[in-house]
Amino acid sequence: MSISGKRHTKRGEPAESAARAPSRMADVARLADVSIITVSRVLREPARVAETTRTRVLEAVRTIGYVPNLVASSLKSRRSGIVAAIIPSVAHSIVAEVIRGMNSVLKSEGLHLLLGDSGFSPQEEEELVAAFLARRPDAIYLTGTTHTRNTRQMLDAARVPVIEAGNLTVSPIDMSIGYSNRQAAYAMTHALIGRGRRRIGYVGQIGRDVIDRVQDRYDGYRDALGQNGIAFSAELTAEVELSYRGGAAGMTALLDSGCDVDAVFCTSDVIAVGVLFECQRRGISVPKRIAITGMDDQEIASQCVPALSTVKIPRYEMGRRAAEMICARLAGEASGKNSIDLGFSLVLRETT
Amino acid sequence: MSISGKRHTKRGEPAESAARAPSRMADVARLADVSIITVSRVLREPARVAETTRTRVLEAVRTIGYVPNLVASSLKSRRSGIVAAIIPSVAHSIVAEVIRGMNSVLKSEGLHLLLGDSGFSPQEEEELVAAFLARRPDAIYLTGTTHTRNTRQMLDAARVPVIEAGNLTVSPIDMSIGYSNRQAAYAMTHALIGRGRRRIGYVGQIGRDVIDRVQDRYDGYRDALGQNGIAFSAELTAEVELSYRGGAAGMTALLDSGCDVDAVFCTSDVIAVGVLFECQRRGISVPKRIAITGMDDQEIASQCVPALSTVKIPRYEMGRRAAEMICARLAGEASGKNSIDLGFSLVLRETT
DNA sequence: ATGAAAGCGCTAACAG
DNA sequence: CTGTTAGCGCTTTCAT
Repeated sequence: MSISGKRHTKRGEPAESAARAPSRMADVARLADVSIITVSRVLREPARVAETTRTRVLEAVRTIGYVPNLVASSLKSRRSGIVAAIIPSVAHSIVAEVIRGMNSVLKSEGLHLLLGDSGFSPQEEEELVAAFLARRPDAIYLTGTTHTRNTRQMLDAARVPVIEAGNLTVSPIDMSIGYSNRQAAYAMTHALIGRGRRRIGYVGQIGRDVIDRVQDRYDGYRDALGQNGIAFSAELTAEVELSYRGGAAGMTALLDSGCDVDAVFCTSDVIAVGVLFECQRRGISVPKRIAITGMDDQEIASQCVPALSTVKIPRYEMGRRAAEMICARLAGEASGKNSIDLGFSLVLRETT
Repeated sequence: MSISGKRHTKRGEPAESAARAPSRMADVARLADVSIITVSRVLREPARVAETTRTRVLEAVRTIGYVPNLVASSLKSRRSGIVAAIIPSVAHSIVAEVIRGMNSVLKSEGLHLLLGDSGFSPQEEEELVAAFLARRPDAIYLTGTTHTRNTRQMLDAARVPVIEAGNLTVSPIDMSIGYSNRQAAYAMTHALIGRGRRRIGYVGQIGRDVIDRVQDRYDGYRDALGQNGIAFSAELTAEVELSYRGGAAGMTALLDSGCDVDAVFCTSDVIAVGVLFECQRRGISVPKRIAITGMDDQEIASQCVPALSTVKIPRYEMGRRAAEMICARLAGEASGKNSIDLGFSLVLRETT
């Protein structure tokens, strides 16, 4: 009944310090005392396996932390599980520039980007990490620094190069690249104060509780108020969808609350332009009566009327350098924990 | 010297009508009368192979139309060549809704999206198709109907399900889904005429010569003019980058040409909003003096001030249904040539 | 309901 | 410079 399973090749002994190869079905099979094919069945057609066996196998899978190898699966089954989509352009998304930056580097290395959208949810991110890990990617790019415990665990176990991008962190999983969202928000709010604004509203994206970047921007806003002796007022804050509509809704909320705002700090350009549109609809003069600031410096910021003051973040650069770090790692160079602070810069235009 | 190479499995005889499996290195090796590993080397480290051999192998590769199998390569070399990127959102890109729509379906099937950006270039698209084919995708999603001869050839040879999305075509490679860009542009221009506009400018994206959708929109615009007895004037047209800046530049060009425009038909919302911004900068009243129309109905169209008249295209739906067609095909259903016309609708708002 | 054997198409390791 | 051998980790096919 037992599996003879010994690797034919000379993988390091278990005790060796060398990077262990990921576990295989054979490992699971041995632990569960079944044959390899049974493990395969449990994973693909659980109904065909007796309940007791199934439970035992599933437990073994969990103990080992087994992640199926879809590459092997694809080879044999002739199904890669991949749909290749070729699109004309990813322009005008906040993440578009990052993707372009990454591709500019990856292309020359023959690497391809498998893209997953977590919808700002760490839970969703965890599922994507699990799914992607099965394809044995050469590296993983994660947005931000907020991840579930499981995500970190899987990533550690997989021993795959990981880069967290978009924010700074003192405890990176592996590599990281970004800028200080807190300082950026602080600087922008501070600039508003410097121009004489005192009743500064905050219109930010929903999800402060789960997303590091959003929380940091909020903290930066409050830091600036606090350090300038301006009282914080919950009435002056609104949490909204990340959209033009969201910005408009936020502005409406601030206005309806009756608090006499003279500026609105927004956590993104899209929200800020939404705020601007709402002001235009109401005939509120910008920046005379209300100043507005965004973050990201997307193209619209420089084009809208009046042009939006915002924080410029080198997104293309972020993608490019993230990819470079990945490539360097894959090439065996630079194995140290690499963290890069890209910085940011204030772009003061007409809305302030 | 010759290769014993006979497949151990019972693939259909060459003459059989069943779908042939893709060619392997062994096929190339046999034709070039070398060993398999030599083929492998020619492809990966050409320098290590004698020039004459190399030439012979390369020729065999070409004759056969061999596309390497990166899945097998990945399994052996333990390098998948894939970088998995997990991002918080692909919102606000023109293609974002399509991607979201596709993912909503693919997710439940355990399928993943490999994304490539062709930058509106059929040449680039060809290279991406070649690269992606090597990963043996279960299906390929292409934007538009303009493709190089080579692209079609590779796709035919690969016998992979292909869906062309975004425009209608009478000669699809395989499946297709979209709407009539020409009719949409015609309808919008016609609506402008119906509201009394006569000096209707055209501000469109560069690339009419290579991109079906752009050409079709231009044709639709001219159709409408022609059928209403309005003379076409090249002075009234501008080809610009697909950006807010591009729209502004286009408006500037029309104004500078001295032709007295009273409306501007734009081939995208982004361009249209750019035009609107330029009007605002110049104090030109919209729609009083100049009417503006866009295409796509992106979020900004309903939010900008005044709200933009545009053509609504069901992009999420397009992605969702494209993915459904792919899944149906993979499940063995619906093997016929499937073409869907999603239609479009005019959304007349304040800029007209 | 479970297992054994075979091999997907390629590349690493080692000849020669 | 070229070839032989031995698998990568799975799933297919055929048994039991």
